[in-house]
Amino acid sequence: MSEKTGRKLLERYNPANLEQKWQERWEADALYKTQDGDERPKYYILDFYPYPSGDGLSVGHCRNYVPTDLLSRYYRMKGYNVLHPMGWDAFGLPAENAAIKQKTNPALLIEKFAANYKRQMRLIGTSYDWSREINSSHPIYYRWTQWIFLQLYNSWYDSRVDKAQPIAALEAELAEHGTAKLNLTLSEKGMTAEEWQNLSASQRQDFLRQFRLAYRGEATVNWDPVDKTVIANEEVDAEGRAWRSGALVERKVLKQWFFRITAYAERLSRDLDTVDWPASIITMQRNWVGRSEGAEVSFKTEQGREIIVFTTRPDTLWGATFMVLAPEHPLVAEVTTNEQRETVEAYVAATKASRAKKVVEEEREKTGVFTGGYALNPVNKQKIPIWIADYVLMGYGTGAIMAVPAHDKRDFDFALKFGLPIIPVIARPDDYARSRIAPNIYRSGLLDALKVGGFTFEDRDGELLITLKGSQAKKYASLVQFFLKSGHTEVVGSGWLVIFPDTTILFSSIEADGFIQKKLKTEHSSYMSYLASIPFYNEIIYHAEYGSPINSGPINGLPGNEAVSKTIDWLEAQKIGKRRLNYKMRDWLISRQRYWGTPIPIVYTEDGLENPLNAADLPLTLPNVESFEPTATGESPLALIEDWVNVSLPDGQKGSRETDTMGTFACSSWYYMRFADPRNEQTFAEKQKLAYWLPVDMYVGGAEHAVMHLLYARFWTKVLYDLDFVSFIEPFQKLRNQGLILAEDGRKMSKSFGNVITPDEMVKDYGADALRGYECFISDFELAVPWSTQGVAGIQRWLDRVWRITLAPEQDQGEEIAFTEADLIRLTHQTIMRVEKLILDFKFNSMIAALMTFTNALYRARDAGLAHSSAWETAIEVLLRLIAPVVPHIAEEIWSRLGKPYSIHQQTWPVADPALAAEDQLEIVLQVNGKVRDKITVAVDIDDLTLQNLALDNERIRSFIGPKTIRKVIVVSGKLVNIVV
RNA sequence: GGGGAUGUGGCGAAAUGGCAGACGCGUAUGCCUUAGGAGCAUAUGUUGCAAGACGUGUGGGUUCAAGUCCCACCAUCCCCA
Repeated sequence: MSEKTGRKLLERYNPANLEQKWQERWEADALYKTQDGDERPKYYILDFYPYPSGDGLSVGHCRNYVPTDLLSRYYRMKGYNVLHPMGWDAFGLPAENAAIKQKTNPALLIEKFAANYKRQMRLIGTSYDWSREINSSHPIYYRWTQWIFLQLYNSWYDSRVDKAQPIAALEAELAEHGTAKLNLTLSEKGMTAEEWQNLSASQRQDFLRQFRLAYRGEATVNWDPVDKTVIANEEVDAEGRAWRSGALVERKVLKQWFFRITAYAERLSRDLDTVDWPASIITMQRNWVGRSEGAEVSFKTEQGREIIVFTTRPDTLWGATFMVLAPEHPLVAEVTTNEQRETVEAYVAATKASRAKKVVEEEREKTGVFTGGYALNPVNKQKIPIWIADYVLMGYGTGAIMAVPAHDKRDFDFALKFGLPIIPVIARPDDYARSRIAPNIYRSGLLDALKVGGFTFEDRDGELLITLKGSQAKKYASLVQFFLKSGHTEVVGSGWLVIFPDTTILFSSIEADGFIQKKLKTEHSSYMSYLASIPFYNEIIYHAEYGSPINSGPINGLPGNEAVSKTIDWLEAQKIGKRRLNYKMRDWLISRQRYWGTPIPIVYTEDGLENPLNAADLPLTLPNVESFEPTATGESPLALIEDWVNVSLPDGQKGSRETDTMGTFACSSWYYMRFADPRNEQTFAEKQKLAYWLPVDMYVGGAEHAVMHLLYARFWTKVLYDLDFVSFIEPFQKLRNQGLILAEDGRKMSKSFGNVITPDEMVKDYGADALRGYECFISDFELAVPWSTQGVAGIQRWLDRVWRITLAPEQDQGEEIAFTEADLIRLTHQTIMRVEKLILDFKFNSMIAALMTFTNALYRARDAGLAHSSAWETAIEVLLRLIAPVVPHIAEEIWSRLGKPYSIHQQTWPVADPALAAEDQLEIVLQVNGKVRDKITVAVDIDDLTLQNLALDNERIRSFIGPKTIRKVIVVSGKLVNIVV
């Protein structure tokens, strides 16, 4: 069948020989070195910089690096000046722990690990500009991490102008006006200019702490009393035991450094509108920031002391039937009566002990005790009891809450348990209500009356279960009351009233609740707890939805979606509350009690003051040690290195350094800026270079960093913007997340499972190009997928076919086939368009599929005798340019063997001619009732009417229509005709 | 508990509301051969001799037309607590 042409047989495609050869050549020619600022448009494409671990890269990591490399090569061919750098997130726990174990210095380990990563990245043919390589653990880098820390320390957020300002400006303002102009919240303490001037240096420092963007505050940490160390949340199991020692973990309050990211909450949320990111990541960031509008409301104790509570549901204020303070709240002792004092003190002590355990809040039985004291609900002057309970945390909000048991689940459970009144104040949006009438308490005739009245009910041996609308409650009540002999019934869920034979009482206030109970004579301590004992009412006595307020005086009947905001307006007008935005997000805790991190450039003097280092004295380097041990106190190992810790300041004072280091999220919050100017020793990056390269055009990495890293980096960008160091407000224009690659067994790739596949073994067996091709082809870029080494072999097979059809097309001639030169030209141009669109859409798997389809078509063209026609030469050249970004080595080798000029990677991307890509014929689908019955081929310019007639005349179509009447004909131009019968 | 995803052949998957399964893996049969982890050809969702019928996690809905849009549910994965 196949006819040998007699040509010399082509040598086989052997990636091992050619890949290394070209890599060396490219390296020698510095093909990928990026020049700053020329006339070309720039494109900055960045991978999340990796943490180099001792295990090296797996094929999973390459899922990230291959597509970004492909894009870099594509944009270079498109004529862009491309910045595609790589560096190392080199500080952090894993290296530190490994160093402790091996009794060495983590710097040495990191050096080794990073070198291995770099070797592997070169092995797979990435085109990073290594002259810009950075390492976050080198002093030349972390000097600027420290410098940014100082910028934060010396700044505060001025909400009046919505930007960071020098702290010195705030000090000047305090000296002149005090806090009068600062727009403080109710719970923040203000002061006059005079008071400020009379403060001591350390008092001033304490006061400024609540403004600085970097500040030292208190945080509760997990303390392992056996290992004597602070441990991370992940290292505490569900029973509150330390993962390593098994000891019960204690909660300890330590002084820690924070960044005031909460000041930027609004902008972090708002500016998400300006970036092109996956919608899911944007949602996750917004949820994390958790913006909501709420109010601070001032309650007064009997003693006249103010208790400020924050609530996101001021519309439920009228339903606040008690208050709860955190056991640690400073007013606890004062409001507690003498009778209750012993109980309260015992509870406070017990809480302290149990908070050491980490128990999921929801699962725990509610506990709490009454203080004996009362407060006044400011909106209805109701006297409400003050309780303490451990479900209110001092560190959260103001440490006090108003409890609205009817519409907050925790308050509801608490009120039921302790018999506190529960008064509904928000109508159910669905107006659904229920009523149960016990047997033998009504006269005959009720059933008929209910039917006539249009009520739905179920009769269970005389017990009547009625469902109705709250708006019908009054009508229902008068109807039922007439037939009621004894006892009572009620409308529950909406409408809320109690029906006795002689009267009807609205369930609308604490007084009403008391009155109803008196009439009921049950043992229940509140009417709601009686209702809760009736199963028929179970699911409707409580709801937390937004809705129209009821039993709420001036705000009754407001529409549900306006209730919160209108209530706040009302509170402000009454001067009992103040609008405040609330964010779920907390400040960013940066301190780590670790050696291997960026030292915090602060010295404490004996007078208790914090002294920031001068920028000129940076970097503050880590002491070089041969090895080190964790301390017995939970402090950083740095604390033991006395000649590092103890310093003399220029003014002669003795001081000691902060021994905590910064968590690694600090390093990664600005590294993308450093790549613009990685060797600069005068500044973190030159302004013009930043202006040219930033923001990052395309940022690619795993979705596991969706929240923290991206939020922190955005925060630093905004601070540096406010301080006029950078000119962009968002660091990452486009973001894409790659999916996880699992092992072939479907589990996570992990050393402990022994199922890790490395690029090294893939390159050895199949070549870097086959590996790269399969990384793209494996699945949709964003989906998790198991690895398949057989799939790599499939790509190698394709490359082999490319090799043979381009270098020796006649070698294995097949059977003759119909395929014209016009077909080949059309497909060539269509392929350019498809491949380019698929690259830009991140559909790399479909891009490879399109290239395979094109390759297969070349074989058919060859069999049709088109080899070496002029369309053929163009097609081959186009194919090589299109595959060059994804399989750079084989593309270069074939390009060179065909005698074309070095290098293919410096050629331009092919340009498609839409006219040549256009089809001249179309296939039209003919349907009857939406089912495909035939297909016809027509000219492209056919009009709809002709198309319709062709369909109606079609024999197969007619046989499916049969004798039935045609009801409708749908013609979709150039696509299909659907005949409805 | 909160949040984010994803469910389509034996497997990875593709499909601006318009032919479900492109492309590849695997499998089967055959060819070729210097017997090999090479290459080539054909087939490959289920069912049926066929025409056809059925088929995109489940159940509803919108539409001439739904993998795609809407509602409810189920399962799996990831992140945070």
